Amino acid sequence: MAKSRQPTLKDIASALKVSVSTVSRALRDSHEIGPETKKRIIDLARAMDYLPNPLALGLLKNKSFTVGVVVPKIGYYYNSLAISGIEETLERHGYSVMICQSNETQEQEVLHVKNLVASRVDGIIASLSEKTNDISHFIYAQSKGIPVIFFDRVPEYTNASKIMVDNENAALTAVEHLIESGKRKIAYIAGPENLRISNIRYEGYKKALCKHEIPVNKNLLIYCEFNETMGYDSCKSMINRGLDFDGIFAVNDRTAAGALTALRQYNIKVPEEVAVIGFNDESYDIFLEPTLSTIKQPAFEIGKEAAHIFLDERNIDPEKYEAQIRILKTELIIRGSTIMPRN
Amino acid sequence: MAKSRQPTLKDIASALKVSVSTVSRALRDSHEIGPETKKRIIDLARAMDYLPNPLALGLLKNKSFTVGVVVPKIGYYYNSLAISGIEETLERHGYSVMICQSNETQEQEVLHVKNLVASRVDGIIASLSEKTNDISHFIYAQSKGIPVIFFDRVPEYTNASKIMVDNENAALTAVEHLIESGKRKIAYIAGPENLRISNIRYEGYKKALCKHEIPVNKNLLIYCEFNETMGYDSCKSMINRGLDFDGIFAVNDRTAAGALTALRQYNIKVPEEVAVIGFNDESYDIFLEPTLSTIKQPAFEIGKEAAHIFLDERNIDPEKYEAQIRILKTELIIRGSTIMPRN
DNA sequence: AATATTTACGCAAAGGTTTGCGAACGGCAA
DNA sequence: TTGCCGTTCGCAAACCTTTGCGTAAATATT
Repeated sequence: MAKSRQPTLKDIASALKVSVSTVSRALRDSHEIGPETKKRIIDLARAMDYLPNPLALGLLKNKSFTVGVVVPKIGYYYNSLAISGIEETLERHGYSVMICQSNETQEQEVLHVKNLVASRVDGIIASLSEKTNDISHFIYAQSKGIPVIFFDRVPEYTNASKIMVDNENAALTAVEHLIESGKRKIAYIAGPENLRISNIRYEGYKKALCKHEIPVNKNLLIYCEFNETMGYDSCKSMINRGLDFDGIFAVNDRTAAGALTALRQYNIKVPEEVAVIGFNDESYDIFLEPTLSTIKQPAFEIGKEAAHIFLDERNIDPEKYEAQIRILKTELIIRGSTIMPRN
Repeated sequence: MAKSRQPTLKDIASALKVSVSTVSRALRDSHEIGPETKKRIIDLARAMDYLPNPLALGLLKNKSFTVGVVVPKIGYYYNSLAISGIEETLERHGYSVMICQSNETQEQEVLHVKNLVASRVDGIIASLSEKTNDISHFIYAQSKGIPVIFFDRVPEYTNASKIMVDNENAALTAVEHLIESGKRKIAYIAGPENLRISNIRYEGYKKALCKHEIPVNKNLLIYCEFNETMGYDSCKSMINRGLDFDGIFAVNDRTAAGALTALRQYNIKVPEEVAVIGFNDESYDIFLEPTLSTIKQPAFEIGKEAAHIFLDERNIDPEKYEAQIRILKTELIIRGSTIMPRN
């Protein structure tokens, strides 16, 4: 660890007996510097392995060239894909990305947003925690002039840009797929009752039933907290309560996977007796037995779009700010849990 | 988006007709400031919602209060857990964390490390990409005075601290578990041939066989690239080549999951005919059929330890620097893929 | 009463960079 | 020769904060 202070403009300047400003301009390839001087400066800078100090630049420009990303958990495959999309786009434009996890709690989300504001991030891209019912921390960030963009789990708040999939339609597609597979008693294992996305998908669920003239049965709506065994527990209790169902639409793949385990335990054939479809296209869906049908969200693209919205909004006049809403398409992925094996 | 410039010390100072230094000292609770003045300053600062500018501070102290974390993919459950551990520890000490993905390529890893150096991070915590065979970019970071700590996938390089599990012993434990379940023809589905961790686990594999006086059969060592279907493809080809095996030790759970799928497709009973054990304790292991036995790494703790090593090393004299090596314990998790159902 | 100490604050530099402005110099046309 | 312009560079301010040092007034000490 040969600790050697990073070279600065001043170091180059004094070595070459020119002024700091000349060095700065030369490295920015200004026309104001003679070609001869410029070359000497550039060569030495390269030799000394000069790197501009972003802190100094940030201080000067009042920017940090950093954007904060707040997600419930980076462990969710969906989030990790979205983050990849955000990073790829933003790094191309010289931004660094600071990732924070709310761990599905409002307290941590608030804490992180405040930290990001204190860190002078140039923007915040966020997906709400499961528990978040108040977004004043984001409004606070906006009040400090920091653009806030929501993706996936977005609030109702209209004064911030959002990007997501058409959850209602996606749910409709999923449920319709079950119906078209001949199922009519379809249960919906939802997430927590206050999670907006959970309820929006319920709307799609109802629309699908309605479209095919199937009455909505409130008993088939199951709320549950997000945790490891939610899908398993919910499904098990449905079976134990003697609920009559032949299809399950789960709010996400993790829930669906748990349901598959429960069904298997009770020797209920999937998809013959009960078909199952999830949401998110998790990486392990293809390893499940049977493989899990699902709705694939273009998570990577959502991340990219969110980043682009930030890039758009970063320099605009707050006067003429208008929140954007972008909706991306989902894709129905049909696998073993809904398709009947040929015979 | 009411854009209002963030208040500075100067704003407070001029509002109160005191000097900037007085404000600074008051907010740092210096004894040099009279209690009366101090109160007025603190009150106004709170009212104006003053937040110190970390860029200015960083410039002054020549620190960024940021550490970079470089991992192959945040989508790997193991990595996401380790990151959580790192974040939790570092945030408590006032550091922000900048996460980068190498996506298992050396080029991106190099790029990110250079960016982190340019960003003046105070430290780098990294797990190598699958393809990395040259770590000069990390040595470069060290040469700039940035401490580098490796975790999980560590290089042979001895001049940097490392933290990992005892992979050899863990592999030995896993394989021994298969042997004790009555298996003797155990295949090892390894990762890429140049991945160090892959080979170290092979050593453990051999030791286990040796310990139980089972000859090592080179045909049962299968190398494969890391990708979605590696486990599936490898296992399938093993079956097709008529390889005689009754146990599989896979380098990770993803590979093991693929193997399970292949075995199921060929109607080979798990664990009766072939027992399978993986590595990592991925979140979906419990959803597999049968549930997957595995080695659990204390990923969160590894992250925490890595962060602590950074905290230790951040201010030490480069002269008396000595790389640390910490080894954490793994845990054997026995599930359906190795345990015989009672009968 | 004269001196020493303490208290409470301000000045200014430092950290690295960009940039408006001024200045020196050469060359050119009138 | 004078005036003008273009080229090439330096000066200094600005961004925000911390901190060593200086200083004035107030208090304490002899």
